[in-house]
Amino acid sequence: MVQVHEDEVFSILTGKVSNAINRTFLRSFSQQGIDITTEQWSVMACLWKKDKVSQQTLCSLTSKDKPSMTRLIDNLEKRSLVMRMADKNDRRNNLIHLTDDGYKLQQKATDIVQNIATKTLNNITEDELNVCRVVLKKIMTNLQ
Amino acid sequence: MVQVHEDEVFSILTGKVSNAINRTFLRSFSQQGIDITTEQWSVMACLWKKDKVSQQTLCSLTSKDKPSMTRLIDNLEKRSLVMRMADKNDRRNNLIHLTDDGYKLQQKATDIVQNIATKTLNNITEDELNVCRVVLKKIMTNLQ
DNA sequence: TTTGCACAGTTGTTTATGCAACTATAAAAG
DNA sequence: CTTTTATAGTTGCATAAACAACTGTGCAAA
Repeated sequence: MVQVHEDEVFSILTGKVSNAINRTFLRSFSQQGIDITTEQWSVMACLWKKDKVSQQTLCSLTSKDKPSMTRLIDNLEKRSLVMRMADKNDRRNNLIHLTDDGYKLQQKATDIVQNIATKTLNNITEDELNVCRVVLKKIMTNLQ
Repeated sequence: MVQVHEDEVFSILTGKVSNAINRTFLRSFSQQGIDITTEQWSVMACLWKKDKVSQQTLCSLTSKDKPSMTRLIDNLEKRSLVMRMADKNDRRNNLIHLTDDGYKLQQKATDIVQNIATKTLNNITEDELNVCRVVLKKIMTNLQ
């Protein structure tokens, strides 16, 4: 039986760690003159791999619900990084297209995130990271 | 050099894991008829250890900023779980007192969280958990 | 004593989450 | 062919985070 109190694992639960990473993330992007949030980046990262996908697909990839995705896409559209296009074959779907600005952001954003990763994961061995990967996957499975 | 794409470790960054835990948390409490959020619980957990502390102290303990704490305490006061009391020795401080309802919540809340912990950490060994604890601490240090 | 700085807390704005309720389109069942 | 059901997306409401700008209180140096 795991004891919850004082447990660093439950820093995940309370969001302590991801909030800290979020702050770092926002500041780094802001310092580089890029007006984008962590959540928006996570959607863009999906689109850089493959765009012209539905909002629902992005929901699955990012584990977010539909209302969250609607508003994220709203904000990405405001920043002219993506465009909604109705799917001709099934007009229920919005296919999300990257704009030129959206494409252009990829390299710079990826570099910044890589730097954050390096800083964040300093002094952590590959073995330790692999254990974390396994544990995080198990947690997601346990909660799904 | 850690590769960011597809990396489960970066599920922390995108908040995927803590969002999933948050959803579970909210539902469990709601099912037990308790109207409290994960963040509110994290503050209450501090107060159950020691109350009559300042908001600033709670900020440090939970790694939240002052505006966040102001609103969390607002919401906890709405739910009659805590009360703000001016510190007689230094009237800048609000000492946060647990109410009777606040005290009474402890046992039930702790049981619920223990159940969530058990479910969340199913199939994860104590060794794996310990590695995670070390890694999470290192991450927090790297970001501080 | 007064000025200035430090610290605690609050408020406003933008972005994000969860959930429920809603619209619109498509597909299946009658 | 119409009704039902499923799916995609949107909107409203409460809560929360980050940041900047603000008020109020305490303290120390001038």
